[in-house]
Amino acid sequence: MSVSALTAGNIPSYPRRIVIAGMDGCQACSVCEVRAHGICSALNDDELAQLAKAAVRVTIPPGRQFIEEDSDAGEFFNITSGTVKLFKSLPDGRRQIMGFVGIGHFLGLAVSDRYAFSAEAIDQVRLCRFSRERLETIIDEFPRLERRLRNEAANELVAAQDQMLLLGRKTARERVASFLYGQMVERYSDDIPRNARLIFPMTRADIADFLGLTVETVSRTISGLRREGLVTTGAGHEISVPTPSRLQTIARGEE
Amino acid sequence: MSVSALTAGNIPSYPRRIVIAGMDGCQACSVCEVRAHGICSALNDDELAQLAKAAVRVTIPPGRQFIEEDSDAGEFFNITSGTVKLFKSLPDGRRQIMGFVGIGHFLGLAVSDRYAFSAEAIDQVRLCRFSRERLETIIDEFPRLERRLRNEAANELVAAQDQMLLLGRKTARERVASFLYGQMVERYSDDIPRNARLIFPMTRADIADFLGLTVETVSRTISGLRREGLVTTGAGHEISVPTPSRLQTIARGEE
DNA sequence: CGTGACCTTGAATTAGCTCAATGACGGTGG
DNA sequence: CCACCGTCATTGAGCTAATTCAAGGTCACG
Repeated sequence: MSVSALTAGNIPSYPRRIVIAGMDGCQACSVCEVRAHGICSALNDDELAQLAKAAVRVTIPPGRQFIEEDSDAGEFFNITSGTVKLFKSLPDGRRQIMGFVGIGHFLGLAVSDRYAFSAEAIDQVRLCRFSRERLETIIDEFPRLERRLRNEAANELVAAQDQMLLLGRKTARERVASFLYGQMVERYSDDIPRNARLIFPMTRADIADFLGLTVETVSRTISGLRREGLVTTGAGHEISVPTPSRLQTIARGEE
Repeated sequence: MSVSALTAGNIPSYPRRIVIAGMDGCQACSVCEVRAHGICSALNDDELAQLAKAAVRVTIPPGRQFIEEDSDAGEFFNITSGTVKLFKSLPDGRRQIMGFVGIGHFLGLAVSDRYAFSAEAIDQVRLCRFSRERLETIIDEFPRLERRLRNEAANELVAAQDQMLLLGRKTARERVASFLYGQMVERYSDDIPRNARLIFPMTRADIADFLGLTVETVSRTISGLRREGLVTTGAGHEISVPTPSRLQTIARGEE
């Protein structure tokens, strides 16, 4: 399935012409939820107006794959709401999730002329779609945008290297603790309160594919942490963490 | 151990003042082995002269660690010869090698204000050292350099994601095949000849730490490939591959 | 209230690890 | 020149963390 097929069609509830109309005069961008996040925050209002002309807003339903690994990388994306999983697959179906990305995330850095990963919406996702060609032109005009993208790429590289350490050398317990702690950092950033509460959009299978484990091992490991009083689980995908620092200690491989 | 201590001293055979003198007038850069590679190839001769003023050439003996994870990232590096291993460690000594990098590679992308990894010379390494501050100034002046760095970062991200798939989902056999095939691509780039011969600068322990395995498993796996006739091993760290395509098939997880 | 997707738990299996012994190689000093 | 030593690589034997296979349980939704 090609990306153009995915993005050009199959969005009956949000016809393209109306979306484009909505972007006129930069209204959509200047009042956008991610105005202060992501690449947009590197631009002033005038520059943003340029960017807006190249953007098309689309909505992706849960479970829909909208980037196929190895297909032509003709478009970049900027997520404005929802959560997306990025993954690679082996021919026999084994899957590795490279990351879960949400609001403000720019999609299309790990790209030559073909996408290096597939992308699928976990919950309902809204995003801005850019033609790669047009965006590159805009980038040429605004060096600040270029620098911003380099910074984004640097951050992603740091995250990728942390994940390599996790996948190559951490135990199941350390992996799950790392994941939970990482999600808390995303949610609360700087310092995480005691009894921090998280609600995950992703399934156990997704977590397993992110951590290089099986569903069963993830489930057993979380149960283990629960028995030790390190986490409490609630309805849906809710997990609370009484003492985040203990989780962090485990995540770091210090015990 | 701080980076400045490592880079400022301990290079008795190559005193700094002479090195700096050698860079005058861009001579050193314009005739440099990596002139056509890495970030330097993004610049014309005049621009390169600017860069040269900020560069200090240093030589690192085998086994010397010259970047310490989490120390202040005050300097960037550009490798002109030799091979460097980049790695992260856990408190108990478990180690994950993020990659082996050689000629033309720019070191310092996966960085916030502290290094995200440690770096150690495998064989004798020569590199250009830049003050981070000065290099950032130069980058501001030359947008082509900025774009080049983003491309470098994008390529590293793609490689990191391939490695995540390897570490999270591939078998030992697939990992070793991937490594050998990857080394062949580095050596021969496009199409790899039959009976391609490789000489590795790194030990089995390094390969193990790169692939998320133990030394013993790497050794046994290579022995297994030898018994199957997929590789032949020679003296030193030499390995030949009669049919690279078969190795590639295994690396991709297709059998 | 039936169905399907997801989660949990148990039992048995196994890929890769740990521990241990031996061998190959290269440098060093007598 | 060769005996010694340390580092690195290989191989074997047994172990274990995580997987596979299997069985229920929970929950949302039509």
